[in-house]
Amino acid sequence: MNSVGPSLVWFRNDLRVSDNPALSAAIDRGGPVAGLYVLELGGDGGRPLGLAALWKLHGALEALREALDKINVPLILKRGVSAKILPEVAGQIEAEACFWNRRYEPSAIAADKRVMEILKASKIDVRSWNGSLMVEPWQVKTKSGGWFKVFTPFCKAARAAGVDLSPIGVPSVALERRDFPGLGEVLEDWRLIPKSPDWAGGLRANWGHGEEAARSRLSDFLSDGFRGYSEGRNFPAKSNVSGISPYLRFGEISARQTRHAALIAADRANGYLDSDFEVFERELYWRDFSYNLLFHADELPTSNFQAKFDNFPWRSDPSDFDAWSKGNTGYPIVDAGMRQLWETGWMHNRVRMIVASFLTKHLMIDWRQGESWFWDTLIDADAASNPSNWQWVAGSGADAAPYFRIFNPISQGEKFDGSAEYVRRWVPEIATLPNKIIHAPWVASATQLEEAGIQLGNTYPKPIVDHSAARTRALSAYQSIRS
DNA sequence: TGAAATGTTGGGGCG
DNA sequence: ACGCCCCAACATTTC
Repeated sequence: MNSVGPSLVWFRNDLRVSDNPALSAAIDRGGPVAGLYVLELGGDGGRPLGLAALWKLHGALEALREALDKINVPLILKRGVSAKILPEVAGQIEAEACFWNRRYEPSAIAADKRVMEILKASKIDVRSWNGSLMVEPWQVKTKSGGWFKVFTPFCKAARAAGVDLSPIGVPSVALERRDFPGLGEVLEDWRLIPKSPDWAGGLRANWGHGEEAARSRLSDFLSDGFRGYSEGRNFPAKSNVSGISPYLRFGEISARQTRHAALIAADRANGYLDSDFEVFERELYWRDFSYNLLFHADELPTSNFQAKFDNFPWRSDPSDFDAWSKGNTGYPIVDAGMRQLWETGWMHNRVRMIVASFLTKHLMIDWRQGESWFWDTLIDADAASNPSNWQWVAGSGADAAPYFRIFNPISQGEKFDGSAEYVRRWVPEIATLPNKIIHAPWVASATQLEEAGIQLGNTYPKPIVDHSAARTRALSAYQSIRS
């Protein structure tokens, strides 16, 4: 009898069992299958993860281990440098094949390539798949063979690329189970979960882990918030956003699965949700677009995409940055967003744009500082989307919002949180102010403040900058770098 | 996936 | 009836 030897599946940003091409291919080989996750140290897999993301990772790995166990696949955990760990583990389990789903950050691509060469030298069958994006960067090209730097034509070309976007299903159960006791490390030893102090209470209260949690979040959105998504997604107090980004981050659900579920939901409504689907799908393509940028411009997380911003007179102001990050700017919509982020590890997209605009324009603080804060505090912090979207807001990015598009935090609040439900939820100390002035507490009369129990500068900050003066200052700074 | 300044239009009050 | 002013509503331009 000709028996099939073990396969190794290297998990990275694809911590799920369904729609996982690498895992399915390994199981379909026959023979025993082992999963491996490497917590990469030394930056060989790319950027070291932020604290909130590590919290998410812990939960996602626990859920993955459980899901894999049901299909007879053990999960091995290791810390170290992938180019060392992969050959080591492959040797220990006597793997004949090693499969994974691709990554797209240039540093991770380089790391994967090294691993691939080493394994292939040991006669191991190494193969990779697309488990993350709807279209991979090289699948979308301009007519002249270049890569897109503008979203709209990118999206159009991606949609027209004819890529099969249907998710593959759940894999079958591995016929032969083989465990490798003592080979891996213990997840708890990695200490990804904060103990003292335990700052993760708000995260736990808002987010689950694993494929089931992801699917349930998505189906809640599709049944309750999908209708009206294209407009309602701008209003942070409404439940018209999916909240699926934390699950997309480590691939607890795939973009293909997300799109597919939305497509089904839209069809069920007999076409009523066409535009909602279109806009929702567009957001998924923004994610692909960001990876397209990062793939081609590896400096994206650290360097201005537009070189002229290298001369921008950013201010260094630790005290302003501190007020921003802690939600103490005195602008309620900004403070609400920053507090939601701190408490839940997530922020509504409209508010992300407002707070990012405020940091880079009103405070004129370098987008990289804001990007780092988001990287550390967001549980959906994404290697491509985070820097790409920060550069978009700052005006330094590809296809960016023009720098002079400066959000007015007062009118944005009035327009998108008119009933102030969002601001009251996150800035309770001003909750009793009437809707008309709650987005600009400093215009309240002495009587109104007293009635609301507010002492500006004491119970709630005075605005740290004057909107109009800050706007003028930012515009003239922008003038100074125009060619 | 802005905001503010500036320009234009048209209705209504009024002498 | 007419010109004039005011101003809201809307459109355009500029940052």
